Amino acid sequence: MKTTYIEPILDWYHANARDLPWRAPGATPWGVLVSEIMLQQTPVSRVLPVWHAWMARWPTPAALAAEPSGEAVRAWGRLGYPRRALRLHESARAITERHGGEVPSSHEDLLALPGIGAYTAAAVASFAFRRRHAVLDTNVRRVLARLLTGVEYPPKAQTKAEVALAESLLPPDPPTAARWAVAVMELGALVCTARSPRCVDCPVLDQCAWHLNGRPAYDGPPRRGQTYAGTDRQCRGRILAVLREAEGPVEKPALDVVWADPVQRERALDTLVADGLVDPLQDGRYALPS
DNA sequence: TACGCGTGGGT
DNA sequence: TACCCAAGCGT
Repeated sequence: MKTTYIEPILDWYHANARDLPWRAPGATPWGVLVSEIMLQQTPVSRVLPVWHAWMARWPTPAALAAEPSGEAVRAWGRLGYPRRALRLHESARAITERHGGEVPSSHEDLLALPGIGAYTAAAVASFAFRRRHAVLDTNVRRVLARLLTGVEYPPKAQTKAEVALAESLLPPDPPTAARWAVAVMELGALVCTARSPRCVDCPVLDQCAWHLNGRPAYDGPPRRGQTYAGTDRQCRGRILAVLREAEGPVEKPALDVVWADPVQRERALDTLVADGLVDPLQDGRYALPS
């Protein structure tokens, strides 16, 4: 069976791709890597301004590696999941020390860096170095679930079958495989969205198994709903926000005022310290890590 | 394998 | 209004 959806999706991408700075001709592998870390679980619109500021301040891994980790946490701003900033800083130091300051191009070397898993390693190898990898993120998983499997959503946890399917679809030629990877991801981000998909704009609607099935509703276990209010995560976020916005070290009472429950507050502070996001100074004050 | 980990915009 | 969810990773 000859596949007829590769070409339409490549053509659709050529005509509809967003003009994102990490896709610009002058974008460096470092810029691609920074974007991928920031985009983990965070929308493009919120990443854009932080990415620009970050790249202006730290245009190379060595530039970031020369700074204290706390500066990375501060510059991370309100992107969320600030441990990513810490790991990106660690990666910058590893790249500077182990790779001569150049972002490695192989999936294996990328995977060895902190904060880089299977998806991000494949994405950087593909987007920055035009290597041939299955780039399987939440967008691509959803597109393949609909187009080929005929269901509205993929399973909660990624399966080996999904990986095998994605790899089987890769065009043999690496540059074309790289174009395919970014194109199918973009289709998921702009058209084949989680809610209210824009099927009228889909270049492969006539081949979509889910559409041909009559777009049956998702039939499976409830998809996780994450509560946030009142959690340790919210408490950690408030504590760290105080430190980000402070010029220097702060007294303990300045942290205490952000959360009423002292037990939860102390627990959150302890885990922030354990994570390396907060530095307890000898004089009793607290600061972003140096 | 399932869970913890931030934040804010869309529906 | 309350969810839902957004280019995941590490444990």
